[in-house]
Amino acid sequence: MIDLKLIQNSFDSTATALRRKKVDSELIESLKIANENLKTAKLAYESLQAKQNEMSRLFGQYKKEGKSTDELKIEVDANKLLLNELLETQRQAEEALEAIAMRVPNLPDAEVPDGEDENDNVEIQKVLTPPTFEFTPKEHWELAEQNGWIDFERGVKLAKSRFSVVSGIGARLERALINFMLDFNRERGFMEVSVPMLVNRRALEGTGQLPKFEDDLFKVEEEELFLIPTAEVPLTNLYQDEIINAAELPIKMTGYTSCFRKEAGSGGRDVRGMIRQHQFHKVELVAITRADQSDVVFDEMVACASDLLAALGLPHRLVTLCTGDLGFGAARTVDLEVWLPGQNTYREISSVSNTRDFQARRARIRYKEEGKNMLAHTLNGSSLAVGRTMIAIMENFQQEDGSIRIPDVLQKYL
RNA sequence: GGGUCACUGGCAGAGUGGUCGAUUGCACCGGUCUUGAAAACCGGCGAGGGUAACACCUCCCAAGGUUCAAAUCCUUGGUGGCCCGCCA
Repeated sequence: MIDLKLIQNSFDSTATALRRKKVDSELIESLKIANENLKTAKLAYESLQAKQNEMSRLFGQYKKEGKSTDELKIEVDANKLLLNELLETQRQAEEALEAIAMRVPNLPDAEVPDGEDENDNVEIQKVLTPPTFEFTPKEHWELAEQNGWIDFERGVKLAKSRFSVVSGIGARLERALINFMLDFNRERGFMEVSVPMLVNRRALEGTGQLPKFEDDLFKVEEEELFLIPTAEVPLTNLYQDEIINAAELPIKMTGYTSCFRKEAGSGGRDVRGMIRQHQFHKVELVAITRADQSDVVFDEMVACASDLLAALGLPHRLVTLCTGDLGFGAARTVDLEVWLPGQNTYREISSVSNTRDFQARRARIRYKEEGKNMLAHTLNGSSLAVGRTMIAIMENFQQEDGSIRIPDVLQKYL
């Protein structure tokens, strides 16, 4: 959630910033009004509550002194009716505010370039040179089937389209990658955490997937639980509703989970192969920091993911997302795009975001510094999507006969 | 899954309808004493919101309910202990 004080105190600049993220002024205006309504309602309710408390105290005193309470009771009863009305008004004002506020995205950082979509993203850096081939490189699905690594048909048989089965060396490579990434991240100071892959509504609200993006999530109906779309959700929400000692920050975590996404809006994109699946494996990085630490940790996370790719020998580039491509909760995002020779293009394999205090305000993640409670900053980044890393390895390290060379760093994991 | 007992400030632990947001001990912070420390003594000390600062509001696992008034009574849920059943 964005800071409502910003709406209250510096409306114009906040509205301008939000407009960069395609939020229309009307919504911002209604947010301001809803906030003011709540403040008014609260004030009215609380001062009447104070009166009620005072009368109840008197009631007890009268009883003790043996005085008659008949008159007081009439007054107190009348006040209670009014109190209930004001409470209801306040409740409605709260609901109205939340309905709007929870659907307003985060403000982009000032340095984030303006833009409409991914075409306006800005390349920062290329790492490693794409390999040249003396033959026409194949796409990963061809290589995967030829090597017997991935079985797309049987995945569909077991579940539905966009599911697949990985077996043999492919399955072992998948496991090797997960272990390699977790070890790599641990050496960079990220503590490994194993978390639930089903979470409740509150957790998803905390990180911003709900209420707005329920259509993208798989839900276990009877339990009101959801399959996680990313480990960012359980990892960040570990500290939901907590006040952390400032000295313990930054908290840097890494975790491996499966991720589940409905891919509702993706239409017919990437139907072939393993680029876009309903279930995929991912090793994630999450950090909870003090407000003044998040920029440094952000760079650490980008470096961690980029160095991991480099260690695997995978050419890639770093891209700053423009305002139009920025996610709901992100103030700033750097994507890592890996080179895919079969597709002759760079494709996203990791995404590192700083949400600043946006998630922390929703999830109530705070830290105590010199006796004051401050909202933490939260950051998340994929330390590589495992499936897409497999794809990149297949396409970059393919030989003319279709066999695939395994990167040296993975040898000891196989 | 069934039964039963419990859940109170950092910890321990009082409080069973009314000046209780909560006795007390430990821990913690300040002071006196001391060369310094410990001990002893004195004072302070739960949390969230709100305010320029007060005021004020809320919080005794959570959500409802009864009552003028709830930590205290009732209902449901959660978590933990023990017993039974089941399972990896």
